[in-house]
Amino acid sequence: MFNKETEYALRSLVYIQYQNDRQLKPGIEEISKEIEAPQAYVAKILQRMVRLGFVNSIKGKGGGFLFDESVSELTLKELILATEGGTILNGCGFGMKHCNSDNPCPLHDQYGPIRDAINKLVSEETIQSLARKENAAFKVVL
Amino acid sequence: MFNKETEYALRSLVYIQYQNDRQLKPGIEEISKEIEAPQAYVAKILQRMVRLGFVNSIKGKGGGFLFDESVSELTLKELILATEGGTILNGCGFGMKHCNSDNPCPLHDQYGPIRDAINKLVSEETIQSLARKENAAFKVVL
DNA sequence: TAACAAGAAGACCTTTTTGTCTTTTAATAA
DNA sequence: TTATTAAAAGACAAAAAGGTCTTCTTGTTA
Repeated sequence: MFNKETEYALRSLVYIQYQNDRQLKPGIEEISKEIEAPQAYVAKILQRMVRLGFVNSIKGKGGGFLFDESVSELTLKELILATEGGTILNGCGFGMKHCNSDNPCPLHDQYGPIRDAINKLVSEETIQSLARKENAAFKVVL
Repeated sequence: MFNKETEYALRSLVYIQYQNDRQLKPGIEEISKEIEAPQAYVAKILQRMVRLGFVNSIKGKGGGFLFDESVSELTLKELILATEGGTILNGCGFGMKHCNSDNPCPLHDQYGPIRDAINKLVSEETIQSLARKENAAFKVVL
């Protein structure tokens, strides 16, 4: 569905928010272990998230990542647009550049509702709303 | 949505079927121009389609690609599974390996219906059904 | 202020995807 | 049977995605 960067960003940020809600600010080592992703890569991705202003970081002992509570919730759409652009949200299922309702591809009518549902999902859900769900800690139970 | 190989395969095969329905068997040069994709890459992809038994080819003068009418229609699902595997059709929206209804990820409930709709679409539609649609020739009107 | 902890930055590497190029094989027609 | 047409095959190359490693900076604590 999404690429790895988006997946890791999504899982990391939900994990950070989940811990923030418990008055904690997790570090890279903890985050990467919990979300089962490569530590150095997660570090790089979180750097980008900080530069984008999506989350804050504190250096030094006792440091870690945390959300600024005064900032509004981060929708999945904003995150996805930043990490992989809008092709999933706007692209034609057939891969045609010039596909639209006036000039539809053969899949246009059937794929439209699916794309709409995806857009609805990522517009409504936020990192914060996911962090409040039951399985937000997504501990793997084998 | 899909990767390039799947897109080009999809567009090529629909174009071939569309021309077959008009008693023609198009060649690589024609196909790649019509679907607006790199000729050598389309050639390679169609070779794979032939080896998979999805379509037939005839070499030499007057040659080209054609479907065997005695063979049943090719679903988009079969094509997608062959070109890029089942991650789009089965994967978790959150990218979790162990996501299922017993151990759902935070997106599980909302993403489920979307995945179901995608599966329904690619199971029901075939190269042939797309070739019969209005815009099957997908001429680009700018 | 020295030692340590933790994120920042960026160079570098690997793998996968996407694509090109050259040579070979097969079929047809003059 | 030779020239021509068109697909087959596979080596090669470029670009993007995914990932690692080292060094630097910043902050905390003894």
